[in-house]
Amino acid sequence: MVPLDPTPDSERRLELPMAGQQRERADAAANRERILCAARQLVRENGPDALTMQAVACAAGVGKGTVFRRFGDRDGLTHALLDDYMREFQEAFLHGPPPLGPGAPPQERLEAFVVELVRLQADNLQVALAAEAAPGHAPGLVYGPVLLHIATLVHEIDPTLDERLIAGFILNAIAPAVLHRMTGQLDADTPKLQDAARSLLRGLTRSCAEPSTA
Amino acid sequence: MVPLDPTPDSERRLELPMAGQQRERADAAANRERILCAARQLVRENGPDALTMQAVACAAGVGKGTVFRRFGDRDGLTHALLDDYMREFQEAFLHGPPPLGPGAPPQERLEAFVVELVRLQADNLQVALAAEAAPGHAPGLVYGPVLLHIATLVHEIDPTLDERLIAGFILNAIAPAVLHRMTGQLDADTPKLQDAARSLLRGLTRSCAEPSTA
DNA sequence: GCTCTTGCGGACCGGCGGTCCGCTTACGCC
DNA sequence: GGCGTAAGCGGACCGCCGGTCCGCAAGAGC
Repeated sequence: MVPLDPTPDSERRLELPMAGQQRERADAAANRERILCAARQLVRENGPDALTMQAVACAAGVGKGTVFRRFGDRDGLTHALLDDYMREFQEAFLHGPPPLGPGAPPQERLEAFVVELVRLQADNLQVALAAEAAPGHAPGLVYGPVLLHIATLVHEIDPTLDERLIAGFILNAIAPAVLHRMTGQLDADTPKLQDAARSLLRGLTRSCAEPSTA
Repeated sequence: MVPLDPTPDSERRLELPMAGQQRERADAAANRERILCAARQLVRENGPDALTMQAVACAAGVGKGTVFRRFGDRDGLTHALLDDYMREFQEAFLHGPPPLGPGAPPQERLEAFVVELVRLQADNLQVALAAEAAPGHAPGLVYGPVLLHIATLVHEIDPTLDERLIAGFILNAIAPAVLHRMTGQLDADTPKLQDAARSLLRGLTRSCAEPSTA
């Protein structure tokens, strides 16, 4: 229906998750960016509860309807925020260098993975909390690949385990809300959190392939 | 006002957290019970989102204000619900027979504790989910003793660990939302969940005090 | 039975997520 | 460059929720 303009490939933005999605108007794209930026700043400075559609719209200098049209609903917005800082992490553990990426033994990969995820979530705590509060955050959207990756590594480490359940336990043990409580109420900083997560994993990673115990 | 006659004083409920709190009027106590019962049924049948103060009041046949006066706010109500099914569990792991109660080695106690907590939360999933969704559910109210207990056991098992962080990880690994996803999206039943939790703990419990590995 | 205190109920409030529709504006064509 | 059109925009609007408040009813003590 609309004349398909080949869109000079100089701007091959990574904005085509959907297949038949046609070009976004320039002002629309600009508004999307402004909204995302405003939302990020808002939640970073005032916590997840401040992530109100109204407040975001106001901070971005657009109307409320615009926010909803760009992101569908509140969950869509938080998901976009989450995606933003998770993307490079996904790239790293899927295709990056070891020990995070392929090439290292699964025990080391799992440990590197968890330690890095703790750091990532601790660094983006407020945004992570907001994303976690979204109701439909579990399924295949962002945590899907993460969960699958953990499960795969667990299976490589010990095929007798129910890797999907174990993966779920591990991922949720270091959920943003948990890290938040620990940094808030206890004197835990990121290295301590990482150490504790390592300790918890050690038993699992040691369950085979380590000849001697301390 | 209603034919509902609750047991007179044969049940000495432990309702004296405040010092100078004087007796509750009979109709007030009856309403408290009706509200609790209605809320429990509501959340069991329709999920945590159905736990609306309005809906609870309506289902209990009282006014909205009454619900608020009895329980303060939404968190107070969910907390009361949580308390209800956690009380006997607390009694069991604090003063009951081993391996849950005192008398068994800490490895066995921790395992028994986690396995039982998984069962308890799986059996009361909807209520547990509702309680978890309450914002201020973390601190010393109900999960405080639970957290402390886990931390104590962890410390006994391996004093070199940061027991508070490890305890937080363990408790949150088996959070209601996690169990909910696993029972919903995977084919996990309670025994499988318990087995998986056991597997995760095994590494920790084996970290000392076990001379030979299988 | 009288009084006083406690409890009750639902109208009310502010704010939220989400929808809708008339106006504006960028885009592609000529 | 001008124009028609469709995409985009904004904020009024809706229903619902948590929480408050105050006039009224009904137990409790005498």
